[in-house]
Amino acid sequence: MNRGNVSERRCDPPQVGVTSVILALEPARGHGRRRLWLPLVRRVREPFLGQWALPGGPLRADRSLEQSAYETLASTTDLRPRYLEQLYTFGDPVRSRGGVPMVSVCYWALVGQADVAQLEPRHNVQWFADDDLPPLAFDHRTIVDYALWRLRHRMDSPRVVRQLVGEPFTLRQLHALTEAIRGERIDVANYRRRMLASGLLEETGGVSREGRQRPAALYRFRQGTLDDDGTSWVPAGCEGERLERISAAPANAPADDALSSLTTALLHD
Amino acid sequence: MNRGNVSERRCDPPQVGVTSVILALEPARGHGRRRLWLPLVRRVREPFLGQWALPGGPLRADRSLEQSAYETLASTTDLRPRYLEQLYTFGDPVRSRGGVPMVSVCYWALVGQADVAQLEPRHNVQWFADDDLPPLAFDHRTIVDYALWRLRHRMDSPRVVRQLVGEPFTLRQLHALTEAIRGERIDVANYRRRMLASGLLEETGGVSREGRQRPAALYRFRQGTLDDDGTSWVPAGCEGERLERISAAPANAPADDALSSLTTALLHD
DNA sequence: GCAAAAGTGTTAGACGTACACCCATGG
DNA sequence: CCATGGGTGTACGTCTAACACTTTTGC
Repeated sequence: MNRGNVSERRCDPPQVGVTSVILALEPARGHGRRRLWLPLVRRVREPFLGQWALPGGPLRADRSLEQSAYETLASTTDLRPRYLEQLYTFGDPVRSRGGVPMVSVCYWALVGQADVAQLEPRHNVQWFADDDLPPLAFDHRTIVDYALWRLRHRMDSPRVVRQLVGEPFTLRQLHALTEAIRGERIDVANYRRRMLASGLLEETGGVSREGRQRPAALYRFRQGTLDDDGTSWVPAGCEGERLERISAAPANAPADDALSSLTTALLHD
Repeated sequence: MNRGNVSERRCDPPQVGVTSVILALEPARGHGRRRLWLPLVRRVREPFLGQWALPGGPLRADRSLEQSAYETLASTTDLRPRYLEQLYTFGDPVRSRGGVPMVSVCYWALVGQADVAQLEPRHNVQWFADDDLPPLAFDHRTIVDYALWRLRHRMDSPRVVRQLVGEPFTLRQLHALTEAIRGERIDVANYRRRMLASGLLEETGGVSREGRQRPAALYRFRQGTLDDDGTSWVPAGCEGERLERISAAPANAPADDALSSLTTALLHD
């Protein structure tokens, strides 16, 4: 395909792929602690035939990295996340043992509880809890570990929590989710006060009647409060897209023609 | 990167390159504020012939991304930084207008004042202050902006400051550097107390006699206090390399008291 | 009424900030 | 002896962890 070459395969120029880690909050079952969940796809070809792997695919030359990640995700898992962010790029030669060198640009996506609930069960796609993963193909376990590490250590919670919780929510749900992410106990009373004082939430007016105790007020995140707060960044040229993550960045180029189709696709969902 | 051949068709599979942003503290000149500095190389071929650009080159199939970044850096600028970290991967098709699609994995490097001072002036390489950059080739301005943004917003200072300051240092130097990074005034007295209380510094015993006032004590960072503290992360398989950043952070780092105290120590005021 | 969760109050300490102050030195 | 930066003291506001407490519901 690219320039007839007599050299070995491992000296070919590296191929580029896009891989995604999709995270969600495990649906509530009874009253146990809720964990983090992620979907894996079963491989249908060699190598690692039959093993579980992260959704991914090759990078198309006419697509941005983010577009490729989004499209690959949608086609393999039917998920259309509103939050997508570049994680890390893996390119060590040892990851493709003997094969063509492969550089994988990895993204992570966050989806809310509601979106997960609406999913049709799909052949060759299955969800696993973060502490109960099967053996993964390639170095995908490393990638998952990094996504979880980043979720817990480097990410600023409000933005992430917002994506994972799904609206509307009770303060207790938000609290449980934050505990799941942080992996530690958080005083409910103080958490409630902090969140309310932050000004990020607004009451929907509704109440949640579950169980036999006092109903809890429902909240949502206020529009715009998480935009342009300096915690996120997007390369110039991507501003046209309306994934939630995208905030401000050095604003210049408006939506490029090449991007407009995706732009509308993302907008109407 | 920058080996793109403009005559190729834009539907070829994307090429992969590695690009680096090298940051250092501008040498003291008189008593003005010190700024951040970075080296640029003048392009010797089309496109953007004669313009300034970031050092970079193609990814070799038998090298890891980090190795490639390091080697490219060393060969173009003679710098051998002890700190190298992946920044972001740029892959938008519009970045190579008309040329072959190019994916650039960007790294940043931090070098101490001493290392900069030892450099031989080199043809086609020149240092520029962060607030006085010339027009850059490709989208390299975006990359530099991101590096600076990340330096100021997302990076935990201690590790970064350590690389940039060079040892030994006076508390005032450390203070000046932190102000340069943060871009705002920081109370010297409180800064001093926080740094000393953090337990990350140790006195060398020496003093610095510059100017006509009381000599300042010299410090260095204590060994090990910044290792494996959960703030950094390295993909498995890279642990063998000897760059400073590389510690060994399999994703299960427990409590990091030393780190959090230091992070707050450096970040606030 | 009772259990369970929603929601409120209160306190003690940790920590950041501002700024006044003393100390050591070279000129 | 004084200008300059090195280095210390201190008082005050803010944030937060800890936990006791009241309220509202279903059964």
